[in-house]
Amino acid sequence: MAFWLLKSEPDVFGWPDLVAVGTEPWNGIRNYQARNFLRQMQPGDLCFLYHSTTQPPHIAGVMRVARAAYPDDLQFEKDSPYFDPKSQPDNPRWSMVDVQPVVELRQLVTLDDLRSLSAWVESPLTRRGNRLSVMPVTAAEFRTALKAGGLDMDDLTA
DNA sequence: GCCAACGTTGGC
DNA sequence: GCCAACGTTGGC
Repeated sequence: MAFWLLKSEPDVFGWPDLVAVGTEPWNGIRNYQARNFLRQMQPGDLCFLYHSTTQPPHIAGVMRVARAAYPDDLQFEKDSPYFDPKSQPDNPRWSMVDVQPVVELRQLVTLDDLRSLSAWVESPLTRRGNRLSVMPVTAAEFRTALKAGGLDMDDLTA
């Protein structure tokens, strides 16, 4: 099983929205590096939901990958801001996965909190100027952030 | 294929 | 609201 972090602006889509819908297609990713990570995700992988552009930015909860990568339908919808006229239906350029909520963190884990964890010093998230919206998380990063959020791995299987 | 201009992300 | 970082676009 692998671990990931997905960014979202909570004004657009946040943890309460995920809980409300139950299953969410993680669409609209239009960056090749992020897309390639999406394509590596497998059902059962765990993802942090990171709220960006909030004060402070933070991890809100843990999600599970419910469906591996499949074509992002918005790339073919002309009225969508995510429409990509260069993408061919027989060879879709952009992918999405489905995610479901697992558990909300007991305490928010802020970006500053993460920077205080030695396991996170190598993460793209804590580096200046980082814009990657989908990124891998190591087992140590996952475990330490979960602990900072007041949970441990047993809370994810209960 | 280079690189300047431009647009976007996202912390501050 | 500012601006650093950085990916993308398009002229050449």
